[in-house]
Amino acid sequence: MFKENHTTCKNCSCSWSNFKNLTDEQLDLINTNRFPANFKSGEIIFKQGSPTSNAVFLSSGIAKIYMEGYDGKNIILAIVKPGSLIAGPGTYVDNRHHYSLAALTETSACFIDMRILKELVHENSMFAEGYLKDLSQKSLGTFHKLVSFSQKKMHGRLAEGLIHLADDIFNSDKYNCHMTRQELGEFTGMTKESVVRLLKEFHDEEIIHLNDHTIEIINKPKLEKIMISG
Amino acid sequence: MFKENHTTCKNCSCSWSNFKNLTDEQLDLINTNRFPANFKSGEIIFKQGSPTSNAVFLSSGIAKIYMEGYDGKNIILAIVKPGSLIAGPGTYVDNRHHYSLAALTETSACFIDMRILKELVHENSMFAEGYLKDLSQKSLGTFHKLVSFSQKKMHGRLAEGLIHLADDIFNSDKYNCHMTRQELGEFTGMTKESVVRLLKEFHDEEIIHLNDHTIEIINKPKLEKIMISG
DNA sequence: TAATAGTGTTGATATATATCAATTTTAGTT
DNA sequence: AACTAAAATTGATATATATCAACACTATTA
Repeated sequence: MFKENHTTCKNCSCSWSNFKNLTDEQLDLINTNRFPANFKSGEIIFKQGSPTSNAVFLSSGIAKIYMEGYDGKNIILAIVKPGSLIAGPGTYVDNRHHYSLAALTETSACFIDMRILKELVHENSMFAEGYLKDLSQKSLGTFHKLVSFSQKKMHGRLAEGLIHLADDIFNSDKYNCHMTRQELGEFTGMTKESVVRLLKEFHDEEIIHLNDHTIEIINKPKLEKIMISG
Repeated sequence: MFKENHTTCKNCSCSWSNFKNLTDEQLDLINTNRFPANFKSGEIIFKQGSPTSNAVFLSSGIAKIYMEGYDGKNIILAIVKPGSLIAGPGTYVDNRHHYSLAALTETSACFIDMRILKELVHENSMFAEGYLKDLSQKSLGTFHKLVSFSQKKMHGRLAEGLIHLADDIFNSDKYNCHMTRQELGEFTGMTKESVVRLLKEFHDEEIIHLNDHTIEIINKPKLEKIMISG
């Protein structure tokens, strides 16, 4: 089912902040070399191990970036929202994706030839700097996650995850996270059973409201306290 | 005790691979704007939270990059060897270091004004690309660590750490790691007591030889097996 | 409509690992 | 050489969290 999502990159309301550093011609170059595609919930957009021939620009929907770990266990590195350009760091290392990207909702994305982006990095130093900025930002996010995973207990990690989704992804204290308990576990570093038990605990203590995949934070100060101390 | 380590960057035998992308004048610019300094084992080179006014080039010695986590618990992100440029990702985000750097042995380093490096990123697109490459590589390392920390058990993590030190840092199966048990724990995500017990276990099973801070891997296939399965 | 597979839930149990406390060893300092 | 402080070691115990197993609930498909 092919669906045209927007005619040009220029009009795309949710364009990557770094695209602002491009000239009109440069943006045009991307515009003529992009391949839009639509994905249904659950579909894989690109797969760990595959060549990084294209970067993916997410124009609508929510997706998960995840690594396939040992014996089938995944770890969700990040949830991405529209306006993100996902160009795996493997691009500049071994031309392989080191993580997979999959849609959590109906999603529309554009594939952009990585060679074009690399060319633009060479031609436009502001764009290169923006790219560095983007990569740095993501890098810091991973550091944070590493500390959180290795030093916080489940309660703290779940609280942190829920707050992060509210503040940085959905911009609301009530949101449909579009993740199964299993995925919430992969996101916060615990088993699905533990997610169920903790969510129930938070619910019983009136910190959150639960309705299937919809989470509403009703006592944020308390949740923040758990995030910090736990 | 000031000690002159080498007269110019050009002659510095262990220069950062990305410096090769600079012209002679550009390298000169760095050369005239660097501040060499020497550190004793244990001394902090820069501190988490401080401004990223300078990047640090490690010209000799071994150092640790570590994050200060919750209630005084650290996590060692990486061990760095001569030839590395350490410019925290905070440089392009909030101008703050998000981790600390401390010497594990006598160390000589050069401080390089970050403004110069940023300028060079603008002037020289090959340098910018090299910078992106470096950052990407480090990013992948962190991803790997995240998976390892969240999915492997202690045995596997310790085995992985020991092999990484042998293969990527010291280039020998026998090395002085210059880390206390506490630090080895911060490096592999466990307590110092666990490090002691596991090292003894590996020793008893004749996988490694131990002599204070010197570790010799004597049964690498077995250690690799533990790294993969554990 | 039945059937199957995925998801959520609950409770019982196992286990990896941290914590605590005590002791020994090592290294650095007066 | 004596003294201190830090590091290493060891054993006993606590605890967080995973694992396992059973069952309920959707939701899709045959």
